[in-house]
Amino acid sequence: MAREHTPRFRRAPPTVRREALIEAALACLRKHGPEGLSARRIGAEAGVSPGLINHHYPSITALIAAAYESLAMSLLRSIQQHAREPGLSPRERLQRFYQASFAPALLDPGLFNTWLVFWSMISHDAGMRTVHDRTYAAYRAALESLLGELHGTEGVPRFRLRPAAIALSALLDGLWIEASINPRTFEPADAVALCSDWTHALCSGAFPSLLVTRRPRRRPGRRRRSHP
Amino acid sequence: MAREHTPRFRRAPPTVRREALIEAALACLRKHGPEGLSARRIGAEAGVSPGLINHHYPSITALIAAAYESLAMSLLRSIQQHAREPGLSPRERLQRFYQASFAPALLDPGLFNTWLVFWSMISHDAGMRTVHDRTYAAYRAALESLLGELHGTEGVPRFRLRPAAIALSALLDGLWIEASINPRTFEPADAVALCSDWTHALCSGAFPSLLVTRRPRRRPGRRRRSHP
DNA sequence: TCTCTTGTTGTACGACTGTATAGCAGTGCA
DNA sequence: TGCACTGCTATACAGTCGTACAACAAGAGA
Repeated sequence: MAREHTPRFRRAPPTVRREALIEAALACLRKHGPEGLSARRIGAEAGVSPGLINHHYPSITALIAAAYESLAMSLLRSIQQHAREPGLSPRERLQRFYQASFAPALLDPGLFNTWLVFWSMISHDAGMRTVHDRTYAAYRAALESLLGELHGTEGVPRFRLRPAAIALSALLDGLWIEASINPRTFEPADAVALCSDWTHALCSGAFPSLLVTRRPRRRPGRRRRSHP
Repeated sequence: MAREHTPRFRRAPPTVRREALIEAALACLRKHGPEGLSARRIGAEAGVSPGLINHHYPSITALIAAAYESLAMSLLRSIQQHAREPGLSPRERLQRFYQASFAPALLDPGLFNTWLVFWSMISHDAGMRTVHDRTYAAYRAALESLLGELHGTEGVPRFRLRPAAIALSALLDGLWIEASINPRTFEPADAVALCSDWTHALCSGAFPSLLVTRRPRRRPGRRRRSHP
């Protein structure tokens, strides 16, 4: 009888394997939370020996940082996709952004636990901090872009984009967190309504500190900051 | 020579010791984050053997739950104290609440890391979940109380307290988190200004879904809920 | 078909974890 | 002063963890 030699493992090019390890790490964090942060568990999830992680990444932390960046960017792209639909007004686009932010997939408790692991590593690890700064900036930029479109709308006063995006992202984050911790506090639709209200208030000029004070036309010099 | 026998340990009544263990646990979480969640480390912080924790608490988790409740209530009381000052208008009281929420003591990164540990335990431990639900309800109740005072103010439209408090707590939480993770994103004063803006918009009736639709006077029966 | 590269495994290491348990010792009461 | 209660310590246990390293073997190129 011919001996069918089933290979004990399959080789993969580094790029592919690294991607697979990222996916396994995310699955582990989603399923087990902080307990999922383990070379052995991630290796088992990927169907691979624990030592392989240190072969492709300098440390477990580096793998988690890569997973953080991957997940954050992927989620942002996914949410943005819903808002990019053509033929929508700026306010409708924002509305779609809110709806996508509170879709069932985003309210998975496992996702929240994953995020908690990321956050808790930021203060100890420089790589995680870098990823946070980069992804948060990207998130804020996406919001600034959507909010910036409002400036073309009739009747909307000029407002400062950056603090507006900071406030909106805080509101979104805060609602997302409580909805993730305790889904019974309010419905996803309530969260969307509260965000819509925020948009309405912004367009009504009801946020005084965000309004741009019109500068006199005779002094075109740049004087954005009062201190030298 | 008289042998001065220095005692190897000091006895304490259970109540006192439990309180001391809670303080030690909080100090550990503040200093070491998730790594501080260790019987040996907490014991060392309290100047006590690790086994003593299991003598006074059924498990480490129970101690952490007690510490969670203690810290949450203590912080809430501390913030409320600033808002309770007599002779202030409802809006000024809210303003004080905001200022206290972004005071240096509240923006300590160690405090944020402590909170992350609490949050990450909620989904696995029933005791932690109970404490979260109770403390979050207390926090929301405090906000509802402050917001409720606005109803007596001239020119302020009636609004629904509960969703208003949910939105405000989300905004506060979101701003607190980003300020804790990266203090360079914005100044504490900016956060206070963004919250004040929110108050202004609320008082201006700029949050449509929060406004109470006036019911007809001829039907005074209680019909708060549409379902039996 | 053989060889070589290198992706991968398995194990070993030291350090850490929570908790159970046996016995020591501080301290109030008689 | 001495006893008794019990708060407390110290140790042991069976796990966990990340990483290093030597040896193995898959699979492509010759």
